[in-house]
Amino acid sequence: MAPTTRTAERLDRKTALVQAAYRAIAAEGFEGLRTRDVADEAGVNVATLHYYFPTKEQLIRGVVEYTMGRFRSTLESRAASSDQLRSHLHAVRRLIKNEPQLGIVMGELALRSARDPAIARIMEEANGAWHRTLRALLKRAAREGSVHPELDTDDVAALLMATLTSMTLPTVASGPRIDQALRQLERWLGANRSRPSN
Amino acid sequence: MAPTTRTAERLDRKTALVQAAYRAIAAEGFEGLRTRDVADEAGVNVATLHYYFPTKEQLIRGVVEYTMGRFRSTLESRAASSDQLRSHLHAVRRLIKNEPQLGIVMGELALRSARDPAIARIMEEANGAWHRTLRALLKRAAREGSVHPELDTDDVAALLMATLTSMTLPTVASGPRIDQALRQLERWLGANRSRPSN
DNA sequence: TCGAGTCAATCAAGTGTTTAATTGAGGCGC
DNA sequence: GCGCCTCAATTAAACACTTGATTGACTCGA
Repeated sequence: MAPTTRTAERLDRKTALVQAAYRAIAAEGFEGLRTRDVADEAGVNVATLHYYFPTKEQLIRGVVEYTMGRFRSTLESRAASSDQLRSHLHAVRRLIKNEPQLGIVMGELALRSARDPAIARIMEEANGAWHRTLRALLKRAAREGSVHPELDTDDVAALLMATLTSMTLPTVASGPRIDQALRQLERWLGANRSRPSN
Repeated sequence: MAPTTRTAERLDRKTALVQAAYRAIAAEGFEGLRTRDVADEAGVNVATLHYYFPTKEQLIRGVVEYTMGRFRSTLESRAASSDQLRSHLHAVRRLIKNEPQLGIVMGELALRSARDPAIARIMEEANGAWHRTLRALLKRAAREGSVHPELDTDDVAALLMATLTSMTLPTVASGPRIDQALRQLERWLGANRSRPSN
């Protein structure tokens, strides 16, 4: 149990620090991210933080991984529902609603990706995967008749991503507007019994 | 001419400082906003910056006004085009493409609005105005037959806003995805000759 | 004993803001 | 015009505090 305990503790410390940094970014943005505060919230000394993360930059990288992992795991948890596409949309909306921190941190990361190629790469990758997932869900829905079969899945997937992503911008997402947008999206998607142009 | 010159100079200095701060935020985010750098770029001493803007916070408020003004003026410049709705969509896309700084700064402001009620209020207001503008354009387009007359203008306007807003997130907006999303939006909007569900 | 883990104390480089002094244009009596 | 004053504008140099990172000693389980 000895090495296991050590390793477990080590992992705990690391993840505790990453989660503390994650919460700090959610609360104050990168602008307000302070190593001291993160260490305090994790209940350790600043030097201990630097023991696990030699630089602040590496701590941030840890937050990036943690954040994207959290997002990815939600995308991958496919409900066994009959209409996977809609359940996906609702899952993302629910995720951001229940855990606003995730939306905020992803927004911060998205903005930071403009000045940080490493973050940009990771987010491009995640977005690519998300786009492929959505496209697959759309194709399947088209096959099963729950959306119009002649939709351009690439374009619709991009539109879905854009709409869902806008939820990371607090002011835009606040109020009823996001729900309105999603409702309209579902209306258009569900136009399988009439004859939309395409 | 004396007081006028003074006032003009004063305004020039102030706007020079605000624009320098605006560029700094676009380049480095709020994270990298330094009063010294702003003063340097405006070609004045730090103390001069504080002469015009007693605190950094007030300088930021200046940037907020400047930024929203810039965005608003684009919204209001209505093309005399026959299809004002589409020209509006294209105008916004062109604006963000031609002046990426504006998109970035608005993204930064949107995120900051989560922790700054003053910014939140201003952006809520701007978003409200934008929503009303879009709704009016949609109604007019419906009347003139360039979009389906039974669209829920509130919901569609919200969807348009969400899609356009997502352009402020670099990683999402990069590549062809934004154009794909807009294309799909126009396809669905333009379904006026067939019979979409609504 | 040995070394991974932890911390109090410390450092150098910032960082927003202030202070004291300087400059130069405009007003005014003469 | 000329000396004198005022005052907005500007600056160099601090001031007080913050912040990422380091150091050296201490702990404690193996």
